[in-house]
Amino acid sequence: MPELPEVEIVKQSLDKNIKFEKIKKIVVRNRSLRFKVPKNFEIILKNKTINKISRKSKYLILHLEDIYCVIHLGMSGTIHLINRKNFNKNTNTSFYGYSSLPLKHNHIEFFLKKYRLIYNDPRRFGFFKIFKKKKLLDFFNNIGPEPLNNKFNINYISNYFINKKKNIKNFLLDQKFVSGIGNIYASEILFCSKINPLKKAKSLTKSDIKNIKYFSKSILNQAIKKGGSSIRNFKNVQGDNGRYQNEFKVYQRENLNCLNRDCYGKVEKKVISKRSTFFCSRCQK
DNA sequence: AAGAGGCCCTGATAGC
DNA sequence: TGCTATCAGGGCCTCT
Repeated sequence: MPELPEVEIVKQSLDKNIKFEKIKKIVVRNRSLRFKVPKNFEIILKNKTINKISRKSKYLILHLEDIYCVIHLGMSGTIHLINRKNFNKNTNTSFYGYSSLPLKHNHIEFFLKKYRLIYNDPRRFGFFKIFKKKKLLDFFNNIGPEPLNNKFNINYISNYFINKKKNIKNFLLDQKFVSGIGNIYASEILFCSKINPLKKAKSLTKSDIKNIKYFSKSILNQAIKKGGSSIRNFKNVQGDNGRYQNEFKVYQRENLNCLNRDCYGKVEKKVISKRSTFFCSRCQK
């Protein structure tokens, strides 16, 4: 589910609702996430204040005084914020403004003053990791720039692609090259850039690279404005869907008409490195 | 070193 | 209705 825009939506709501709250109690119901949640997780976090919430590519970072809690939502992770007053009265309706707390897979729960923050993740590909400052910096030094950062510029991209035989679709998904794009936005970016997903990185022209840079930024920004994309189970912390899925030009539009004016082609679906890829072979060369 | 592929996991859906 | 197979938005690890 969650690519950069969806994680940004979560970050914004957390920032609005739980900044400066203290973690009073933590319950971990299932430690088997992508990485094992350590035994001392609860002890380390208890009584820490959430001084700041930030995001780096697809990672959420809770700034807790001297330590940092990095959260990745994997494929199916969602974070739910529930007003504790309402939770006690009624756990299961939209009546109090919260529509959809799942019944299963609520693995981690933070009890704050006003809210309960609940981490739900059916597939358990997500994780929670605790870092000290030094290790946090090391962790993020190992991933590429995010598309919205100025470091993701023409020079960076062209230099990176010299002699690279891998196709461009796989590079957009490669978090060491650029971090934050996932399978949905990769297809959308390549369609707008008019580049065939199978084109080798080293054979991209200057203008291809300009387009990749431009559309990576603009599509992600548009998606953020629309509250992210909800395909299967992305919800914001209030349990509402995003709206960018209505703007998809190719993703999940197999056999439908290409939306480019004057193109009478159909959107095709092809599995590239085990991931579905959607494109128009007439427009994308 | 770069690139390809396996694997972790559950749930929704399609086909029989 | 109920079984099985396939697929899903990620990324780490291993092997060549």
